[in-house]
Amino acid sequence: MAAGKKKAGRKRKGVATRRRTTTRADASSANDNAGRILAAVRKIPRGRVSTYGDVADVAGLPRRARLVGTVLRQTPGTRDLPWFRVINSGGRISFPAGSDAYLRQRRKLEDEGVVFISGRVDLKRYGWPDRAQHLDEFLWKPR
DNA sequence: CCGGTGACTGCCC
DNA sequence: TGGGCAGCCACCG
Repeated sequence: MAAGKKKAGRKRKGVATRRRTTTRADASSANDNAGRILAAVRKIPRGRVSTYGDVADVAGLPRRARLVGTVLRQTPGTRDLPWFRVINSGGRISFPAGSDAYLRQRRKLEDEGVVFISGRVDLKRYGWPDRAQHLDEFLWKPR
């Protein structure tokens, strides 16, 4: 979500992406981002799911979906953290289908009542924040 | 300092 | 509906 820039016309890419010249993002800001992300994940209601991109948005870090995955991967204290409610924008679990991690996450979601159809969750129904609500606001308020 | 790697995404074909 | 690819950016060796 939080759509990316429009990539006007495919361009070649120089493999190695620009690397930060200014060493930044020292440990402190990194921890801050991680904290924001974990706080966002904790907000996802039981029985609902959110995408990496949406979690990033809620955390105030638009377009940092990959960072969300990185943080969750490095976060040990999985206890008390509904990490399993985070799935990808395609409504699918981001672990290899059939892997232990995949099954573990899927089982936890199904225990909360989340339904999988053809390996995917209907984000219109289980996604959080609720998109339909945003659409309503958009249709009612603007102008 | 550099290149490779993702629990990612949106766009194109 | 599905695969490929370009952006993206923090982390790792």
